[in-house]
Amino acid sequence: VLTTNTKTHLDREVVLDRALELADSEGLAAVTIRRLAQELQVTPMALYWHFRKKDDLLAGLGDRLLGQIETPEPSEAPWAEQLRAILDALVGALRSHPAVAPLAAARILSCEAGRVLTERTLEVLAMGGFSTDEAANVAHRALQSMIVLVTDAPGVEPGVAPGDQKSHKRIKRVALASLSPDRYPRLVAAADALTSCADEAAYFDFGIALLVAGAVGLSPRS
Amino acid sequence: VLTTNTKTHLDREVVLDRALELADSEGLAAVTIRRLAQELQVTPMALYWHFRKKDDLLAGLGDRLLGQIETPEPSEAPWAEQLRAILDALVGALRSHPAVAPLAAARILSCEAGRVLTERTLEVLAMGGFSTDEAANVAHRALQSMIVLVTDAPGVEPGVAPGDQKSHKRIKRVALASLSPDRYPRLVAAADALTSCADEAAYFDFGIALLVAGAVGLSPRS
DNA sequence: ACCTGAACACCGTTCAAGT
DNA sequence: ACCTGAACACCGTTCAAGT
Repeated sequence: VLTTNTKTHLDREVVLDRALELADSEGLAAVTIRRLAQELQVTPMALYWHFRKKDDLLAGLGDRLLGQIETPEPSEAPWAEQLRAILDALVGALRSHPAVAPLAAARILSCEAGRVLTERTLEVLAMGGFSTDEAANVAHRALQSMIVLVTDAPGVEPGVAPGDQKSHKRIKRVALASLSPDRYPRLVAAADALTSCADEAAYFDFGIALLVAGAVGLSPRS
Repeated sequence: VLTTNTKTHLDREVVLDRALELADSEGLAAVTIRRLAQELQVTPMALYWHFRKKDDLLAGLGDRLLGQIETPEPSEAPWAEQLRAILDALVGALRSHPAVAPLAAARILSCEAGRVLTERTLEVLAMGGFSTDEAANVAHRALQSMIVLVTDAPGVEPGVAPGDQKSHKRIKRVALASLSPDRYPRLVAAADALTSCADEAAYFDFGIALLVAGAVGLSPRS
């Protein structure tokens, strides 16, 4: 009376589960209709019953990511602090599946969770004194920045399979370090810092802090 | 005694020229080996004499963009002002071929022009009091931010062919504007601002200003 | 309702062969 | 040195047909 997972019939959620695993282990490029069908022991065309096009499937992946966000409730904290908390929540969700993070960009205004996040961001920026247009602009930049922050985080070279990550980084670092120290003194000195990352948590905190500081700097209330 | 352009023999630069035109007019996705060969009235395999893989061709496109940058010389201006000038130069170059901008990210440390730009950025940030590691971090974020700033600029939805841009935007705007004003008051109010852009120049200035303000905010000298 | 077979129009890439 | 022919292993997608 066990449900064998070889024949539990297909399902939107089952497909997305497998696609997410595939993206995590082999990168987004490995997520193809045909490969996915193979993994699910089904014919490629079967997926077209559940998704109209591949884009719909990818949109589903983006929505999955954004759906994980637990957008912080309004609080009594200063607006900049609330902004930081929102971006923290976003980055936290994106980091759970970095390979899929780029897909979130296009879905942010198209799914429930993304709209809630954006609405709260606009609200917080209004507290900072930004006009509607300015707030929209800052919010857009903020969300996009967090996505690239995760997308090309230390461990994750974009489009490169998880296995080749380390060797890729090493090659880049060596190339930098062996540049002429006369022409590129700072590049050579920063070879390590530019290609790796000592503290991962610090990397994300810094990226978030940079954006919050920018918002504070441009805020009419400062 | 005219050189007919049907039979001037192939050449790395000729291929890149045509690829750039193709990307500009039909998007980066239209740049395929086979399509490019067709445009050049040559067989697909001919391109493999001039480029080892398609990635090399794309790298060439990225280098083209970065090669256009005229990195400002060191000056007596305040460091934040010099940073702004550097980012201005970068954005200016990227905007000449926005479809190709994403390719610049991977090439920034691999081509001459990109290295000069990065070196100067690190130098300017050192003037701002940043440590080597901090400067590397800020520089990385700055350059990546400018790339996405251009990549998803008002007129250019990523991956969408130039023709479908306007209708795409309209659909998004209508979807936003017709949301429940009770649940999403600010989203509805910002529907226009989030999906279009009144002043293009202002859009880029704002994106640059946001980053410079962030750097100023995090600078030990402030 | 849910899936398959067969087919179409695409990709990037290799390798031997032509001039 | 520079290009072609033929072939391979992939893609996404459609459409009629099966159960």
